Amino acid sequence: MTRRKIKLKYIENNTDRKSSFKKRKNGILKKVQELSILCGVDACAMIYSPYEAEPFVWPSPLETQQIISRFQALPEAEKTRKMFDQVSSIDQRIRKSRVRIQKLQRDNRIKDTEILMHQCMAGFTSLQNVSLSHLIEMGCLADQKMRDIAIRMKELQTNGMVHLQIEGNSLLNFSIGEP
Amino acid sequence: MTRRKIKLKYIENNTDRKSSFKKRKNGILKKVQELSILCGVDACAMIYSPYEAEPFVWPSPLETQQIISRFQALPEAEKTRKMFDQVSSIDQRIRKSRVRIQKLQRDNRIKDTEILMHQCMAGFTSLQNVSLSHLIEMGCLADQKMRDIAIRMKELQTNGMVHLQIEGNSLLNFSIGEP
DNA sequence: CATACTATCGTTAGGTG
DNA sequence: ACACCTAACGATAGTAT
Repeated sequence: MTRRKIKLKYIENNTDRKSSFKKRKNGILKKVQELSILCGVDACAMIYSPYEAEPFVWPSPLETQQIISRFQALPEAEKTRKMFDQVSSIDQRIRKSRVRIQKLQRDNRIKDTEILMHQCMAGFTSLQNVSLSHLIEMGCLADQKMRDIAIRMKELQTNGMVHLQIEGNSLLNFSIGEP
Repeated sequence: MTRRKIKLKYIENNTDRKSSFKKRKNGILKKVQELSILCGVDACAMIYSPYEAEPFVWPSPLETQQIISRFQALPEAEKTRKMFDQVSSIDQRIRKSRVRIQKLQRDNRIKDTEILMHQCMAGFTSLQNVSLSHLIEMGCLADQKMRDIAIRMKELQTNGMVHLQIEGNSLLNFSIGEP
């Protein structure tokens, strides 16, 4: 057969790029879910791509939002900067504005919480928990790969793996976006 | 050799679980970076695990924050719900509180922007752009896998792939956290 | 406990209908 | 365009040091 190894370089061909994106998106999703189960970490995934009309959120939009909010509430910039400080002289202005930033982040967290409260009160139910199984049964998911994912999630639900612990102080987060 | 296929189940043994976490974390990171290059999407990754003292943020804390903020600014809940609506009768209260949620999200976005402005003004420079190459050269990264990642990032920089376009309206985001 | 190794498994590029 | 297939590649569980 022809050579299959590819160069790590932007795929110029539109069809090939979209095809690769869809395959790899599903691959990463699966690995994120595996990691959350194998290593007992909370996990959420959001996919909102130029190639698909609907965003894909796992395990649910609400839990995803909560995990992001938790991450933003962390003083992560400060912690990351420790490593930075070891080899580089840091701009002193960071320290000067840190107090101001923390105040803003505090305000922000209150707003996040308020949004979450409203979503809860609105009965915003998880896409997966409420209707994904129906979608599977009704054969509404035309795409084979979407069905694979849906079935995997159903398995997670059956195993009681879907409901996450959202307390705690550590997380692993990946983001990908496109203009 | 012994059987190598594993069951998708929480790894009870602490050593094995940590080992698996580190390997898989690096695997997912690599895949996220590959996806960003191959498919031309913006990408960021945050890792903050119970197994490592320092969080790991790529390509930079600031850009990561910007991508998250962009995601939060999207009316994604509304878009996700479209699919949901197709097969399930939606709780009417969602509609009633949507206007309120949007107002809160608007307020929130302003706060996010303010935080970013302050970080910019503080000259908060990218970890990778400023010091990662120095770290590599100085041999400061003791962990082999961290070196692998650092070297990969250096390659991305060299290829001019690191500076992201932060405009636009779509993204792919993964999060994993642990209590 | 970290690192290196490698057999095996899982992912996916390229191809077909 | 998409869904499916499979050879080939890449990731990683288990092992050794």
